[in-house]
This record gives sequence, C-alpha cells and structure tokens, in this order.
Amino acid sequence: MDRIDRAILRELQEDGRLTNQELAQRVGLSASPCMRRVRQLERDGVIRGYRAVVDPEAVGRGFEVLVSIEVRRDRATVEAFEAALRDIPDVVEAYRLFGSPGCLLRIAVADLAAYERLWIERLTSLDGVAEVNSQIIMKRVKEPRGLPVDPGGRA
Amino acid sequence: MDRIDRAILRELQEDGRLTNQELAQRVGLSASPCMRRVRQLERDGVIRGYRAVVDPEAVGRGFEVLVSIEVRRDRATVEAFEAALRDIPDVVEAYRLFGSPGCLLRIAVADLAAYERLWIERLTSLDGVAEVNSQIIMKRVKEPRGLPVDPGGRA
DNA sequence: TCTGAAATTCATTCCTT
DNA sequence: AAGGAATGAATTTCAGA
Repeated sequence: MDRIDRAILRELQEDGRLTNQELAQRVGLSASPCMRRVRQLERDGVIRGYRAVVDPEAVGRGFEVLVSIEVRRDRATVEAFEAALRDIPDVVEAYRLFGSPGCLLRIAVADLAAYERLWIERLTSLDGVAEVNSQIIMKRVKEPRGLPVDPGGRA
Repeated sequence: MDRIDRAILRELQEDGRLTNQELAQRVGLSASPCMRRVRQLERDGVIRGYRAVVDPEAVGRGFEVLVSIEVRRDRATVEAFEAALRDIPDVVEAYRLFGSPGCLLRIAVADLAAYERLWIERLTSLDGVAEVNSQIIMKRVKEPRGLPVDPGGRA
C-alpha cells in the first residue's frame, strides 16, 4: 500500500462510481495500472464493497434512535442476542462494547409509533435483556463518509 | 417511488457498482428506463452518493471507540463544538441526541495510544465539554449495509 | 413510460518499456 | 510496475410506440 493506493481509497470513498479513467487521472496514473490496483485492493479485502447511500427520510426511515442494551453476559445469551439483532432490519448498526452498556444499536424506523412497536415486540422481549435505554437522535452531526486515509510518506 | 424504485435502491445499496444493464435485468426493466430512474433518484437526493467501503484494519483504523460527550447546552457552544467535530477526521460518525448524553461519536484510530492523544488533545480540550465517556468497541455486530427498503404495495 | 438502435465512452486484455 | 493500443462492453442519447 503506497500513497497511490491511499489516494485511490480516498477517491472511491468519496465517489464509488468514479470511472476507472477519471480515477486514474486523479491519482496520476494511466488506466491500466489504476485498474490493476483497484482489483488488487478488492481482492485483498481492503475495499469491501460499494454501496449507494440513501436518504433515510426518502425511504420512510427518518426516525433514528440509539439504543443501549444490557444483556446477561454468558456466551450462549450473547450469541443468540447478537444473531437476533442481525435479523431485525430496522437495526442498521450494532456494536458490542467493553464495559457498560454492553451493546449499542442504531435503529432507523418511520416514526415514534414504529419504534414503540419495535421496542416492545422485538427488543425488550429478547432473551437475557436486562435493560434497554433509548435515545432519540436529534441531528446527524457528521455523516459517515468513510475512513480517513492518511497520505503516508512511505510504506 | 414505486416498487421498482425501491428494488433499485435495494440493489444499489447492496452493490453500488452494478452496471446499469445488470441492474435493469434484476429489477425487470430494460436499460434505458432503468438509467432514467437511477438518475431521477440521484437528482431527487434519494441516492445521496456512492461510496467504497474500506476495511478499517487495512488502513490503520482498527481501534474504534464510542464516545459520549456532555456539552454545555447553549447555542453558541453547541454550534462551535459540532463544527469542531466535523474538523476531526478520526471522528467518523456523530449524533446530537435528546436527553443525555447530548452527543455520541464513533471514532476510528490506529490504536490505544492514538486514541489517548486524540482524547486529551482534541476532545477534552473543546470548549464547553463537561464530560467525556469512552467505550471501546469489542466487535462490530452488524455492519452498516444501508437502510431497509420495504417492498411497498403501492405508491 | 417503455423499447430498441446508434453513437460514444469505458473496461479490459495484451504487449512493450 | 507503468504506459499504450486494440477489442469488446457498457453507457447514454434519441427516435418511435
């Protein structure tokens, strides 16, 4: 990974649909070596994929909530709990944490009523859940725009 | 927005580099109307952009932390604080919340030492910050893969 | 709004440096 | 590793239904 690879990652995080030609030009390469590098980054798993970013409001998911959950900490319970989370489409992001809370979710639903339903029917009812604390998001302060990729003098 | 638009959003969230032909086939359209719809969705802001998803480990950002911050709640302080957050590249996601904490960040850095530096130099030192609580992420339970787009019977 | 064809641009391979 | 040329696809526009 040299500075050109990093530049490629920066550009593709900014615009994942750049044509190879445009990308090549921006990173100061001609088309073929540029494509070789992109393919290599994909094969190595550095680029995990490409996704369209969709406006939550436009698809009826404008009500977002951060939920801290405390679950009983034994292996079976945690694994079942996390598997259950993966099956709830409204859970768009989930982390297991050190300390407390043990888990944090980001949830996107249509409105408060939809959230109430989700909360009572699918979250509090999960096995081993001791505490569910919901915080409504007022505003997204910083859009996830991908990771910073440092210039990197060498390497 | 009909069910075809929704199908387009679903496919492009899954793979943002689908060729228009492949996409058209999957949603049961021929190439040109499919492209027109995609352009329309882009113009309407339903599709906000396309991004490559990069492996954090591969770019030296494998150490992730969730940070709750309490800031003095007057307008000037909050605005300055949020502007400052937008200028810290390591802050990859930030929300302003109702209730407490007033703000939650996700941070991606190289390691604990890098986080300590960020914490002391750029977080605790921000004006109006009353409390900073850091939780290290053990595991990403659910990758953000975009928003669910319901089939939608009509409309 | 969709289909289908035409013109243009792009991706991709191969070969040379 | 990178550049350049050639081929085959894909994008994109436009006419017609």
